[in-house]
Amino acid sequence: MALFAGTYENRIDRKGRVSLPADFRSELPADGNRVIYIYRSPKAQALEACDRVFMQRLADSLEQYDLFSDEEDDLGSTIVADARKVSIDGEGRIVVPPEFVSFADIGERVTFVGRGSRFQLWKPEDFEKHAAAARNSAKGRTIRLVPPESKE
Amino acid sequence: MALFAGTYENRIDRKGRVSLPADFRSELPADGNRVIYIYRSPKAQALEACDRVFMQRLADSLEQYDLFSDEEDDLGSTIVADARKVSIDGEGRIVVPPEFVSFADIGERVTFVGRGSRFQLWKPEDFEKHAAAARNSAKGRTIRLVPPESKE
DNA sequence: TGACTTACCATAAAAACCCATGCTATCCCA
DNA sequence: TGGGATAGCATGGGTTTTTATGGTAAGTCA
Repeated sequence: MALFAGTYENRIDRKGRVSLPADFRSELPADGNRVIYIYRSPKAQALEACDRVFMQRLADSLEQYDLFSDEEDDLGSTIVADARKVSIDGEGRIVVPPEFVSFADIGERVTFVGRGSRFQLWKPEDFEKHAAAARNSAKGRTIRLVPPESKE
Repeated sequence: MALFAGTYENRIDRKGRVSLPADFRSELPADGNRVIYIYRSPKAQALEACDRVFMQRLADSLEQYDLFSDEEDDLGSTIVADARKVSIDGEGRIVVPPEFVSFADIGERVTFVGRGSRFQLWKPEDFEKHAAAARNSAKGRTIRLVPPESKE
């Protein structure tokens, strides 16, 4: 499964293209399916992206909520409906939809932030602030590790 | 699974390369996946490193928290986002990102500290102090052993 | 035809790769 | 037991390959 980790800053050119960091690119299936899904974060002024597998999982996860319930409707409309399928060109670049760019207040530069099975796109200054705050409130937090996976 | 133990001190060359201690290297999968993840410790002024399996486990562990929750965000932004994928060259060396080097106040020499499924990188003098303090406060502590694993 | 994409090519900088060398701990054999 | 031979390891430097990023040509849809 894809594992996105690390942060990388890249430049958006005048045509709206950005290179996907090579380390993210190498996590995606090499054959054919060179496509990702981008959606606006419901939590922060940033964008999120993932591969097809995760989007499928997200959609499946919404089925925990009753069909036609408010939760299902809210989250489904906000994430799944919002998501755009974006293709990756021969040089490993994507074009971020203009309205998404302005939603995240992104200018010439984007910070790609690996978050495990998905990653985020931030305006660099915004992410710096966010990361500092997060690091601060992570201080003292501990992590209960899940048992090692036996799969794969 | 990888088992890193012991401490080793190595030299960083002018290109930023350090040899991974041979005993650590031999714990990594020989085929292909010759890569490790390095991140800044949320607890100490030191770096931590692990193999892909552990980073995946860490990312999986964060899924105990709901997607878009504060806990998931804080810890994800601090660890997974902070991590850098670092490749191991033919001679068993890695390049430690410069900003990480300065975070840990590392100069020409690094101390590698085995911590089981991960290991740490310290400025030698700092680790000495830390180790002394830890040894002192470990006095009297006990360990509840888990039952021997039956797998593999 | 014109606006807007999508595919293809070029290049500088950075990262990965390859080869070389001295040191050290281990082995081997008298 | 001693000392040379040997293999593994840390370290150094040069060269090739990737990557990010810019531009141009070819398609596409209204």
